[in-house]
Amino acid sequence: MDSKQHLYLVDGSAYIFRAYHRLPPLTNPEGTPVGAVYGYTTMLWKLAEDLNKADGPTHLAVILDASSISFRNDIYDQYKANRPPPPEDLVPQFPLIREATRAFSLPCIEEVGFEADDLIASYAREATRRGWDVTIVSSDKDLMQLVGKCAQPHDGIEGGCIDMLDTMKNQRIDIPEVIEKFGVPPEKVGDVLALMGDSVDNVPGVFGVGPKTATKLIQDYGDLESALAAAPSMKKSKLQERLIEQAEQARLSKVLVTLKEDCTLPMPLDEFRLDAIPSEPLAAFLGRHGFTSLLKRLDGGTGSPERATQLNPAKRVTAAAEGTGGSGAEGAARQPLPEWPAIDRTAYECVTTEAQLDEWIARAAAARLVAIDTETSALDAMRAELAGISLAVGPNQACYIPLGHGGSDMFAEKPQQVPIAQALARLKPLLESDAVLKVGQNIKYDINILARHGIHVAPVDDTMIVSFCLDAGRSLDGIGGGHGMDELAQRHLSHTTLTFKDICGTGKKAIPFGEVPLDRATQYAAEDADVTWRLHSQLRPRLSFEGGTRIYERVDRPLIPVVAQMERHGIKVDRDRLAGLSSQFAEAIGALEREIFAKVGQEFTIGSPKQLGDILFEKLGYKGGKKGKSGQYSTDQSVLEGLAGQGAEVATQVLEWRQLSKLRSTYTEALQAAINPATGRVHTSYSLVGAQTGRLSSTDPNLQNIPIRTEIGRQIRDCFVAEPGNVLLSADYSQIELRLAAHMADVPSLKEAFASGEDIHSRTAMEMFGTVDRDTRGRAKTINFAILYGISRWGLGGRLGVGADEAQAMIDRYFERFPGIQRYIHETLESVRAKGYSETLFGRKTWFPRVNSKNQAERQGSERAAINAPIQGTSADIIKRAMVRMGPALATAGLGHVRMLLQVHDELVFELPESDAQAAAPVIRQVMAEAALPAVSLDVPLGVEIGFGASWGAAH
DNA sequence: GGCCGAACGTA
DNA sequence: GTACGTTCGGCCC
Repeated sequence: MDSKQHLYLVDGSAYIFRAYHRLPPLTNPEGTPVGAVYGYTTMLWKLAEDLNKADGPTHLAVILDASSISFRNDIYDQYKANRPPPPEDLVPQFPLIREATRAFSLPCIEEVGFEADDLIASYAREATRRGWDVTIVSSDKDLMQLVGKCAQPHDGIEGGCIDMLDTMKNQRIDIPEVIEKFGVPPEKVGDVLALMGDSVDNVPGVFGVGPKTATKLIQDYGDLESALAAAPSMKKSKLQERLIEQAEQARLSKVLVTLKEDCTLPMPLDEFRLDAIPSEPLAAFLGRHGFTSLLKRLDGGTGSPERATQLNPAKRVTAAAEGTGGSGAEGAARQPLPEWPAIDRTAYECVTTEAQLDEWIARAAAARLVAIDTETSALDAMRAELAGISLAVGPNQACYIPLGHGGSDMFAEKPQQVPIAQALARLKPLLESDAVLKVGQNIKYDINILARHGIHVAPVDDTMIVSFCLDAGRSLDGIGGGHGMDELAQRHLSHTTLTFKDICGTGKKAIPFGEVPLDRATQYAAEDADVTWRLHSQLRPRLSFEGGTRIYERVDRPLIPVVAQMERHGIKVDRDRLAGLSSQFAEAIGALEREIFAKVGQEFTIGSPKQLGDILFEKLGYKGGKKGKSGQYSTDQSVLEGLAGQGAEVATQVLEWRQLSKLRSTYTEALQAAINPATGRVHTSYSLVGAQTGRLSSTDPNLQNIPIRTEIGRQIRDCFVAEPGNVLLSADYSQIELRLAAHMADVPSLKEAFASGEDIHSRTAMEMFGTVDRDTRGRAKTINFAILYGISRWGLGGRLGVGADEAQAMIDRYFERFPGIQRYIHETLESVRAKGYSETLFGRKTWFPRVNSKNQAERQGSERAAINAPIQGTSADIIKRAMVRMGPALATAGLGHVRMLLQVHDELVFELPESDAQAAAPVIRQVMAEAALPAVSLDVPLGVEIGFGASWGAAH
């Protein structure tokens, strides 16, 4: 399997100038100045250390300017004409840069007539087209035009994306950082540069226009041409005159700053492949120039590039290892606390006038980044009324904008507030501006609240999800492992937040947020935004240092608006049909009750396991009672089935009673109550951080556990229906976890079986028992699932109804037939014990702080979860990738009316016009089947089964 | 009213 | 044996 390729392009020429100015002068034993060369060498060293790490390079090349003359001089002869000559002690270092690059055995690319920037742009374009990711090692502002650029998917290849790395500041530059610097997204940086010009390169720009004005013009008018076109109608000013006068000059500047992306590539990309840095000629180079500390590390110290030679993993699961060793539980990386002022709730402002509001909007726009939080009357984003919005632009720089306070009591005075319609109209451009990043804690909620007011919040970052991508499962004794704001504030800021309960009370005495007095409301709401802002600056940088960028940027972050939209769509349920089922069930429950009471000879609460246990095992004296740790008899399904086997008819009736009660209370009744009166549909809420493995979870109501297994339960699925003229389409991955296990554990016979479409459990039965019938296939199926869940002899024995010894014999047999599985389990556990976390094929981490516990039960529990997590998590990654791609794929196919409604772990449910069903099915199938590509190329096909009909039940 | 365990629905 | 969420009874304050 190929792991994701990642090309690093080092902007050597720009680096050398910066290194020269930032580092002290230094000479080698021969007396040649080498300060800048030393800086350059340590930079390459650092990059080499990241070889094959998550987000580290797999391919690396240095790009240099061959000469000072380029094709731009043909366009504009004054280009770079004003450059002062380089300092004289820098001149002799230029050739040494090439020497240093060769010492690292790295390709060094330069081409007469082109600047390094153009070659970088051209290589980046070609690499992303192939699906590679690209990191440009530079801090050159011209190159920021390329950041965030992703190649379009084509021929089944998912395009790679470009980011930058500033090694001096040790900072990743992605879209938010570019927006922060320029106030516009990367694709408009060229327009800003064209207006402001560049005195060093002698790009003329428009005289009198600097970065501030240039940014403002592009923000206001969209792009350079629009700004120039609008100039005549601007109010009279020097600026207006100059824009008109120097329009051509601005256009010329645009051409000069635009990077040429179609240079002929002097060396093919594949030759940039890098597995390790050979120690020669590097050692000789280091010695000659007196770089002794590096030489020492190369000779035997740790962390030298040479260690990379041992890091030559076959799979990404291990490739992304951070060679830290030790238990990750204790190593929970904490950024040092920044030097921020302590949280001061008296510093917050309550915004009640339009002038104040405009002031805050301007501050947020200037900051390019604003933390937001909406306060509402309820937790359900589809019903809640907006009470107010808080903003934060820096530590303690936060405000609360009340919008829906007061009014429930006709006699009380309503506090002064900006009228909600006006306030939202003012806020809308800010919240929708692609130049301003909106940061939230669970921002999906705010997205949905504001979407109901016609505001489509984007782009966004979410501190809850950043935390999840970094720290899923990472809890220590006494410190919770959750991702809620109160917990994160405690963990990362050592701050105790005001809680909702503190402000609104709880239970019956609770008051809606809109009734909280403004001073209290401001303290609570603005603090939430302040804390969110602080958490964001604390947590987000950790993503790139800890290998979380890919899963966050490519999977979880893009999923936020997709899931938000699914929640807003909701799904229609047939209320009358549910009510009919409900009374049907109620009748049957009543009849069973009467029969049970008659048999037992008394009335009691059947739903109480305590009472039921006493009656069955004390009063009626049945055998087989086992007491649990609470001292109660167990009366669960297996126990009651055992009693039924002894001829206890009452046990069978209790089982039926339980099934019907469950279906009635949890489904037929609850689902009717969940219908939103405004939309007439049921809107679940998905948690993106609900399961440690990366799966989604669903609440209020949970639509991921609607019955299907029994005939009687299946009737509930028939109550989920499409609107008239539409159908529901269900698409599910078949056996995805077993397929992933076959791939990840590299089991040839299972892979062959999947490739040829064979029945996998029959194949397992044949391997295990030499024969296939109902019995052996059933046992094989149980064993297959046991493997996925982290096998134990007792667990398997219990499930198969055999002793632990016999179960162990079957496990041994299984490992013998499928040695890859045993190897996978062993290697996974070794890795989790050493690093503290497991990883999916896409790099999602799950932490297991108890995997080295001295408590056996605790440790073994962690081990089972750790075996399961990479498989379950990879499956979750795959369906999430499919969900992110689904909307664009359907739109491209002209299927814009297809709405994705539900996700049930390996299934997606859509609602679509009946006439689209035949056309939509192949598109959906393809997106799902190819969702792992190109980041991961699986050895097994992903099967997708599709059906559609008037109801969810009929679609299966 | 709040919390916990038992039981049970799904993948 | 994995991963969840909801309901209920029972018990606490």
